[in-house]
Amino acid sequence: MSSSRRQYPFHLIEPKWQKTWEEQQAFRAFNPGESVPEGHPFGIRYDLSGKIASAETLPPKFYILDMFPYPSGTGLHVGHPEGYTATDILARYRRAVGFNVLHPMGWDSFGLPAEQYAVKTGQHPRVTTEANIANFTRQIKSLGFSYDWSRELATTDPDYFKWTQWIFLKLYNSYFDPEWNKATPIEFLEDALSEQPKFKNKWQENPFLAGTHNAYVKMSAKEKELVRRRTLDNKRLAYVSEAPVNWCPELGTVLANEEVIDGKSEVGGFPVIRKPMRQWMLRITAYAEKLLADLDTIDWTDSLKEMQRNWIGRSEGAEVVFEIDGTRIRAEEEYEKVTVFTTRPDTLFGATYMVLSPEHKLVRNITTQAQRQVVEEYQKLTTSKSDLERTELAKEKTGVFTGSFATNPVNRQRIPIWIADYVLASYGTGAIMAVPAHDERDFEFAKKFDLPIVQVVEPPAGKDWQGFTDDGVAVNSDFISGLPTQEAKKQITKWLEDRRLGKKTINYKLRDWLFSRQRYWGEPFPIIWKKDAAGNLYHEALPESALPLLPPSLEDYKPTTDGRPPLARAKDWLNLPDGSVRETNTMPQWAGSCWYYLRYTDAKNAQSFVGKEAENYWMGTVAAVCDRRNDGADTAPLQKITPGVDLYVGGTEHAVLHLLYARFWHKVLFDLGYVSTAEPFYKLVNQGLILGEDGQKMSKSRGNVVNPDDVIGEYGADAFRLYEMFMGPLQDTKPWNTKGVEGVYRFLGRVWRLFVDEKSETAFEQAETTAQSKDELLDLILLDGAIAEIDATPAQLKTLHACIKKVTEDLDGMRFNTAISAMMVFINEAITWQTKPLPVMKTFLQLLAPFAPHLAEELWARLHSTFGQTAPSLGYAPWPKFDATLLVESVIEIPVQVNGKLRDVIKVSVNATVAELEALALANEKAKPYHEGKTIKKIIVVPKKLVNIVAA
RNA sequence: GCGCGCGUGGUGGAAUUGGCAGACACGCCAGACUUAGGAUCUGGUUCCGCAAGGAUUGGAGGUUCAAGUCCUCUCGCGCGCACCA
Repeated sequence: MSSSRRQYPFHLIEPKWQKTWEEQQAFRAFNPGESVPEGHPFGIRYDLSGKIASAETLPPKFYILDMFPYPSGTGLHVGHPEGYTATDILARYRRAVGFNVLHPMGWDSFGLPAEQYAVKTGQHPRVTTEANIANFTRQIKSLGFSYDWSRELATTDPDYFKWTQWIFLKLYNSYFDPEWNKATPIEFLEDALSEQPKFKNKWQENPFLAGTHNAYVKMSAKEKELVRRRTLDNKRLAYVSEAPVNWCPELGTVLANEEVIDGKSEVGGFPVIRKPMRQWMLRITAYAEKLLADLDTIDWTDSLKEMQRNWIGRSEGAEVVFEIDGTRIRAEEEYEKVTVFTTRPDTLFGATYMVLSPEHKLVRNITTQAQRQVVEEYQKLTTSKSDLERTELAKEKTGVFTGSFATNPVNRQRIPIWIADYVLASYGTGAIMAVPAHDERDFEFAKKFDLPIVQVVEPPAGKDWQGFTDDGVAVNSDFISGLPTQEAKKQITKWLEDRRLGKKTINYKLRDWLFSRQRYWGEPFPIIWKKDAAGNLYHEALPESALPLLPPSLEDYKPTTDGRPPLARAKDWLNLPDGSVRETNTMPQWAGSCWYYLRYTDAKNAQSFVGKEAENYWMGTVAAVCDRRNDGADTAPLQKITPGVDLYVGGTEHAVLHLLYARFWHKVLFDLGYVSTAEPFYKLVNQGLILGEDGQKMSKSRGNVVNPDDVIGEYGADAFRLYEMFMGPLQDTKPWNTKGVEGVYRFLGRVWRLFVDEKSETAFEQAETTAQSKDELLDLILLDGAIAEIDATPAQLKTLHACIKKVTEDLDGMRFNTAISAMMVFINEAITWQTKPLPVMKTFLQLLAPFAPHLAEELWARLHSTFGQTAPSLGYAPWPKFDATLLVESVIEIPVQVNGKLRDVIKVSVNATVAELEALALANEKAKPYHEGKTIKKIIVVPKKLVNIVAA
């Protein structure tokens, strides 16, 4: 702690106002149907004091959301308050402008660290989590953010995860209908799979359901029994799959694709291997197209949209069917077939071999006796590799021949079938046609194993055709020869479709979401397992009335090495009286964050995950009437109401995790009619990283971590907030600099001294050394005598209104750093004033209030009381407007250039004509030497901007 | 390798979108007040030059009366994806 003198008594001011705001519930947002307490500042501004609010009487909504934090044991780091300060400034600004602002905070509190701590110490994760939440709450409140704490939520709270489980049941009890192109209650499919459908009239026009029904009724009784459950379970949006998954032995759990980076776990960086396990999956792939297309409807950065597009990985192409030689004995039999996916069907004539992924199910059938041993060895080698090894060793192509051949459908050519691990089982069909001439990987492979390379695309002149992968003109390709690539694709796809040898296909990289974890500290699945008459296990959903399903208490939270979840240890919890058994997996941490923004709109609702009216008001566009304020201000800043969350601010690390998952859940809820919009987050901004003072990423090992508590202790919350915003643009990565904090701290000190009488401050400082109550201490502070109820001079008004204009425009554009510099310019000017007109001083405090709310409130209150006025609530005082006429100069400075070089600056009337400017410039003594004796070719005059004399 | 973004003083960053480059702040220098200054206030501070003047937005070209801003090439940095057929 530095021993330097305090710039102003923030240590008294800040706790005082935080307490006042909390007692007043000053920043509580009101839903339609809620009653606004008598005397609440929001109610006073909108004439709702003591009344019941309604969608008609409330001002337009503005929903400003922060990505809620995981309450870790280490507390807040300086990155958290960066986004929180930005949103808080905007929340306060929007309140002043005239919106009903929803600005909530909560806790993404399920997570691994609390569980790992429990494994080590035996302390229940809930105890750890609650302690961490308490610490985070203290830290966040010490920054004076205007959150509506009445809406606080935690994903670990049973009242919350009850509804997370409820949404899971909705996923479980829905399927994606291909005809209606949306999530649909599974009752429809169940109905179609029954003898006498009850609501056939609702779906008989749906070819998918009608077809399912027609096929079903033709089946035998025994078939029906088998098909019914299997069909339903295979169509659910939440389904069970037995497939190779990402198993992380170190963490003792499986992970989603999105949580594996370069073959290692995103959390901890531990190796991940492929292991076949029975797991719950969510059918996010059904939404691939909507998740992609709807990116065009939202206001996110291009880079973020691009990340999501890449992750979804849409590619258009064709599936082509190849027959395998020697797989029929008699002529009337069908050949065994392999389907490949290609984005370049136009190169089919150049397919000289075929490659299956080592895991492809046909490999066993087609491998010849002679090749069996090498093929099996290769398969073994592949499976033993972790994903990490597989990608690391990918530099050199490997593979083996199966001994079999396929027939190229376009030219009946016999081509060898290989297996190689450069073909992935999980993408496309797990098999490719290899066109070595026009695909880099195939080219490499063909060269290594000496396979034929045939040119079928002619590149533009001057380029080598070998390994040419771009568009060109088809050659050596029979009926498509001579066609440019795009046209050739169309023609050959049509040719294949006509002969049923292939079809146009769209493929996605996106995989279904692996949704179960072998952990303790997560939401238990509301699912039980039963056995049918034949002894086969099947699953069933718990009824909604059984929610929330709480996890059992355990002695030992340790994950297991065999993938059996820790919940399986709780025998009493596990086994139900009727012989059925509970699902023991838990949901991933992402589950709770998929819908928390919805819960905030109606956080205490016990009947429903969110009330319809509340959801519709905050997330919908229904209340799109902007002209509803009674303060007489014009409605220009009130843009059209946006669908969903108006502004969402958080880190970029969630680009393909939380943000993709939440969009998916939201779309399901939208399809099922539970929410009003197709997209949850209309505008999204990623705050940039804050680096250490040394320009490196902050980390304990580097010893460059800045603790917010220390900064607040030394400079105060207002200075901390201001510095976080003054560092640079919100979106940029930027280094921390403690000297910079001192800079904005000095600025706040100058603001203080602009308002406060110097002598009284000396008295205050002396009194501070003796023990007195804090409130009395602050009362020793008197206002500067120069502040008076007098008219402002034109110069003062101009300074003020230039500041209003800049701060307002910069807030609208989220340019906080330049808004602050505009206020610094104002203060640097105002500090020289002999007189300080009261209205000017008040207005400045309104501009400062969103940024440094404690200091602004203190001076605002003091200013009013000194002049015997009652202070209206600063947070709800209408935002000042600038008067453009006050900013107009009568005399302006105009640069005079000769051949584009500045030679002088002249003062002219703002109304100077082009001719006058020209004459003044030509007569200018400083410019003369540069054009005298030369021919003046022309004179560029831009009124109010500059004059440029072009001479040669 | 592919995609996206960014390069401005000693430092963080400004620049109404083509019109006085360097706002604001840090740092540094000088001065005032002071027992003192790590408080405060005043002045200075892109570089070269005593000056006149010249140069200057990673580098090289181009368009334009005029370029940090637009175009082409190039170098460097950051982020994302990465055998996705």
